[in-house]
Amino acid sequence: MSLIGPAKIGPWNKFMILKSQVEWALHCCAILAGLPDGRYLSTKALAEFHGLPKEYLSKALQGLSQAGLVDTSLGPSGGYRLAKPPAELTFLEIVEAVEGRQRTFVCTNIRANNPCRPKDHCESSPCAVARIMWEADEAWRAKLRGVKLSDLVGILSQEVAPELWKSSFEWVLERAG
Amino acid sequence: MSLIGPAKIGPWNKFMILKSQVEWALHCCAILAGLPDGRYLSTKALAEFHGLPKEYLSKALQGLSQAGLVDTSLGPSGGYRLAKPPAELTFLEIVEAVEGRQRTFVCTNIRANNPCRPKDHCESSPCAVARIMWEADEAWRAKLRGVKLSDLVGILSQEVAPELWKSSFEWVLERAG
DNA sequence: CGAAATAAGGATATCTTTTGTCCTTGATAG
DNA sequence: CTATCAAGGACAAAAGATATCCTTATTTCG
Repeated sequence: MSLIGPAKIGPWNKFMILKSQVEWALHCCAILAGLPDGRYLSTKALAEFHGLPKEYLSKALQGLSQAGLVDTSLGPSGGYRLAKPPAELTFLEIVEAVEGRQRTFVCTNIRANNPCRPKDHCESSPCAVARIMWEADEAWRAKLRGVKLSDLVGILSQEVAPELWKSSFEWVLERAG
Repeated sequence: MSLIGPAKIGPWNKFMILKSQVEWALHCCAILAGLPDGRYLSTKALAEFHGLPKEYLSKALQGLSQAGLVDTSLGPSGGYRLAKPPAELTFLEIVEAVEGRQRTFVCTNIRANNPCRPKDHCESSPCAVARIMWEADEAWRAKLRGVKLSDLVGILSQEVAPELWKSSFEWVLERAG
C-alpha cells in the first residue's frame, strides 16, 4: 500500500500539546511587565482581562510563584508582580514554571527487551534514539531561553493599536493595588 | 513569597510527552533499515523483538504506512519494509507520521477577550506569543529534520556490542518473509 | 482450491492527564 | 472587624493515551 503525498491525517491530528495554562501565564506576565513598581495585580483582574476561569488561572499563577518568578501579596490590594525585570525573565522560565521540566521524549529502554540479549547485559550509555530526541528538546529549550519577556513587550508595544494599548494600560492601573 | 533555586517540583513533574508509539516506531524503523531488499518483517516479529503489545504497535506501523514511509505486504511472509533508503528518511518524518503535525503550542487567541477591545476589532497578524512559541517548535522540527535514519543506524552499529548486533540481525532474518 | 498468516481498521475498555469548580485556611489592608 | 487576597486541598468532568478484541480483505503456500 502506498499513498501519494504527505501523511493522511486521521486520528493523528492531535499532537502533544502544551497546557493552555502556559499561554495564560505568558500573557499574564506580559501584563505584569507593565505594572508600576511596587504595585500588584490580582488573579481576579488577570482572569477578567483575559476572559479566563479565575480559579484555574490561579493554579498557573501559583506555578509562577513557586518558581520564584513572581512575588505575591495578600489582602485587598494584593496580587502578583514580577520578581525581576522583564529583561531578565525568559520564556523558558515561564513555560517550565507551569508545564514542568521533563523532556518531551521519555525513553522506556525497549532495547532491553531484545530476546537476543544476555540477561546480565548492561548498557553503557542512554539509548541513541533517546539522545537524538533529547537534542531536539534542547533546541526547543534553547530557543525559548533566548527570548526575554521584554522582547515580547517590545513586539506588543509596536503591534497593538495605540488606543487599545493605552486603554488596556489604564484598565490595569485602575485595578492594581 | 519566594523560593530559592529552581522551581519546586510538585504536581508539575509531568510535561507534555510524546506518545510511546513514537519511540516504538523509531526503533522499528531502525530494524527495518537492516532488512535485505525485497523482504518484509511482520508486526508480530517487531512486537516480539521489542517486547511490545502487538495490536497496539500495529497502530503505530499503520501510521508509518499511511504516511508512505513503509510498504506493506499481506499474507504469510508479509509485513513491513522501508519505502525508501534510510539516508532519505528523517526522524521528523517518522515522528510526525505517528504523532501528527500539529504544533505543541495552540493559540486560543485570548487577547480577543480584552474588555477594552472594540467589538469590531480585527487582528492583523497571529498573536506575538504564539509566533515565538511556534519558532521554538520549528527549531525542534529542524533538529529532527536534520537527522536521518541512516545516522541512527550508524551510531547503533558502533555502540551495540558486536555479538548482540550479529545475533539480532540473524534473529530478524529468520523471521523476515 | 483451501488453510494459515498478514495488514487495515472499527469498536470498546481502562487509565492518566487536563481542565475546571468549590471550599477552607491564613494573612493583610483599610 | 470586615472584605479581599493567595495557597492549596478535594473533587468532578472531559479529553487523550494505552491498550484489547474482532472483522474483513488479501496473499502465500501446500
